[in-house]
Amino acid sequence: MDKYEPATVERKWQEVWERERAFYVEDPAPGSAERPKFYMLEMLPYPSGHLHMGHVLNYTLGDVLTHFHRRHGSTVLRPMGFDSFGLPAENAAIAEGGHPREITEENIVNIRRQMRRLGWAIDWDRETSAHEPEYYRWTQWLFLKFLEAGLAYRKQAPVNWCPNDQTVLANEQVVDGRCERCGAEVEARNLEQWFFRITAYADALIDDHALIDWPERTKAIQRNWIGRSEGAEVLFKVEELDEDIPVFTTRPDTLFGATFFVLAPEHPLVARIDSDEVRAYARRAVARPAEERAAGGEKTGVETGLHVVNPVNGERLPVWVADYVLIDYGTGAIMAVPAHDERDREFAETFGLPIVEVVAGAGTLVNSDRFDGLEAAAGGRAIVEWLEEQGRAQPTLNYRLRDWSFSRQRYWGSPIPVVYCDGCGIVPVPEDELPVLLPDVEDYRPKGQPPLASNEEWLNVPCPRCGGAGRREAETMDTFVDSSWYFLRYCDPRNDQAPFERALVDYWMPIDQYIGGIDHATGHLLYSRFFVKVLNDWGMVGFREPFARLFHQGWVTQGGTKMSKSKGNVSGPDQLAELYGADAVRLTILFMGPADQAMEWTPDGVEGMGRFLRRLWRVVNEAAEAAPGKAGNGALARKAHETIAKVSDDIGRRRHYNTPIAAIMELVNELAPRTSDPAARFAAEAAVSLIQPYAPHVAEELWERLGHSRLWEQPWPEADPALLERETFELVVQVNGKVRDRFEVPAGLSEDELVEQALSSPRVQAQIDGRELRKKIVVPGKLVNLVV
RNA sequence: GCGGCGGUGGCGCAACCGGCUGACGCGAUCGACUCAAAAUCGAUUGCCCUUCGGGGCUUGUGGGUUCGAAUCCCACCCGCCGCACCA
Repeated sequence: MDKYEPATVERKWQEVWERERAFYVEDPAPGSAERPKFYMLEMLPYPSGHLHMGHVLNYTLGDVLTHFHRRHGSTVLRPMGFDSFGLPAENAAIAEGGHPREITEENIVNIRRQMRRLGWAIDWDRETSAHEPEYYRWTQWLFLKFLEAGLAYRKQAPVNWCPNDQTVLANEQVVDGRCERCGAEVEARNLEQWFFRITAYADALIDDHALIDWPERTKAIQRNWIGRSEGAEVLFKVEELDEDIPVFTTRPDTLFGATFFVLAPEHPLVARIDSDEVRAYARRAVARPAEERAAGGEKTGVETGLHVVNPVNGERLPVWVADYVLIDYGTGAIMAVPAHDERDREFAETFGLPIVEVVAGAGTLVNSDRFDGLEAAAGGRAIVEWLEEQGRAQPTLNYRLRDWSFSRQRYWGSPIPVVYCDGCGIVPVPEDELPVLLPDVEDYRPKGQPPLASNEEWLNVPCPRCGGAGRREAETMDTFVDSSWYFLRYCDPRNDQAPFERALVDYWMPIDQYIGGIDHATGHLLYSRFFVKVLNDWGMVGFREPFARLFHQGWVTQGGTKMSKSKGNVSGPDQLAELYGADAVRLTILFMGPADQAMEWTPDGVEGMGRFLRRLWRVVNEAAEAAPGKAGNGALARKAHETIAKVSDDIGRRRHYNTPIAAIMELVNELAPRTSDPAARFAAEAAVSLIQPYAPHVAEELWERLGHSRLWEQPWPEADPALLERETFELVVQVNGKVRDRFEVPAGLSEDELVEQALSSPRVQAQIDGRELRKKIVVPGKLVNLVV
């Protein structure tokens, strides 16, 4: 028998698959869907450097499912592409010199090579990258549709500003209130920004969770992020100005307990108060780093001298300005109820303000006039109803979710296709002039102005509407815009008339299984759902959710922290694949533990996996030499059938991807000393067939040696239910709940016969020790428990 | 503070619906092969006691339900993750 040489075997089969285009799929002719479709997708990689073991876990998981579903008869679409715009490429270019495009494309070439080396079953014909003009042309086109529909707009908003680097930073680039790169303290600045109106879909994003099979915790994170709270908006009149100020409250039941009133320092009313003390406080509070302000601690504030009237009882309440009230939640003003809100209480205690209890311990209203005695929730509804009749309140929903800021003052992203014109304002670039190509610039370092603004030739264009002097938008789109629709483009990747054809996306979508990190719960996974809902409302797609089923792979950590290029703690698969083979690496990462839990990467397991594959090689080769015997119904045949049942159930139903490997190992362990058993051939075929999604190269080679071909197209094996029935089983006998003996008995004995068998055991008799039997518990097929 | 996840041998973990705890692998120990080592093959491997028959203990802690609990319930401890002066 020849030696197992993974490098040779793997090269051989990778060439065969490529030559035969084994994993490329054609779009169906209309109405010819006799095979069900299955859209398998993992979150696309960011092409920074090399793949690390986190990627290997992600894509190997997807690969297992790709093979599993292919062999269950589905046409599996499993495309690949690159999230190739964005800051890391730009930062790498700044650090190493060179153009972000060159660095990105070099990285793509390298990652593609790594992916092929690992043998992942990918339809490379559909490869698409965000930075290709053929792709971002349609990102821009979609932006224009959003703009036209009023779902993209520009407004002043606070952003993170690094005074040292002279640039706006994304939230992800701010670590503990400091610039990730230079360490300078980040300031809040009010700048004009582009936004997507994702808040218009807040309810749909919560409600449609009912339509998708996602981990409960991911839905919880999204719900939490969207933060829908039910309450009421109540109008308080400012006595001195004779003006109504609305507040949002989730506790209208506590209205009678309001003892003061607080404005956020940014509240427009504050600027109109003629007091040096108030102005000074507001200025200080606004300048305070957001991080510090959010940290809480000692309450600060100043009294304004103004008063509001509580609409429920006409009481005059003093108006304060305090920075514990946030301008961007609710209305930026609150009624303060120190008896029933911890923060209000703290403030009241600091400044000696009165505290009035209005909800008694049992949850009924007190000190609340004619609402006394009502249960709190019902009382709140009654109070709002009563105020509503007087036009002083209405029930309201409030959200924590903010609109999505997507413009970046950076170079390496899709240009935003609009022109500013003094006469016409913001003018969209006409569709037939798309894409607005990303031009080269002298220096793409951020210097307070978006880098594109330095390219005068590109920047200055006539206004598309009036022909007068115009200026292009120099900001670029965040890369999350690109990744909000890439999965649609894979369905129709070469279309040059539209982003995609509806018939094609309606055929392939929604994605049947999506795999990616939970870190995208409030970003990519929310944005993509938003995009699809908008496209659905426009009739461009026939579905409301992009990802029907979602699985999060766990972090792969090294030294206790998540592997990532920016942390510098990465280990890649290349060297291990050379030493032990891609199959061993694939098996190792999936065998380390449950795929959805964090795992600390250590290469120790690869050696053991190499050992297992050599063992598999030897045992299957030996079994292949044996004349094809009849599988029969002996112990080995039964073990093979049990393994088929176990592996199929684990992958298909339980979404456990480590335990099938253990089950196949058990089968191989049983087969090893019995390669001349009549069932040896059958057991070997089962082991090879079952390991194929995990270790497709060695499986294919061994399958050929067993005298067959094209395992990747063979139907998934099925367990014979008759063989899963056992003729005998191991009876466990307990005395008073403790196991005292176990032995084989024939299946199908009656309960009395089982008790009889149990009592026949000398060990059991010794434990009973002549005492009287009080109770006999019989679990057929399993155990007898004798209580004495 | 709110929400979520987890705690089982020296280690990674398995035990699916309340029924044999520790499958599978790593590591370790012993043996075979070898001049020797590696590789490979075989055996042992939760802890304690043992007269070697066996006995006791064991799933973070304490309680409860049950014939029987890693699994269900209550309280608590520890670790990780998300959100957070959100009214």
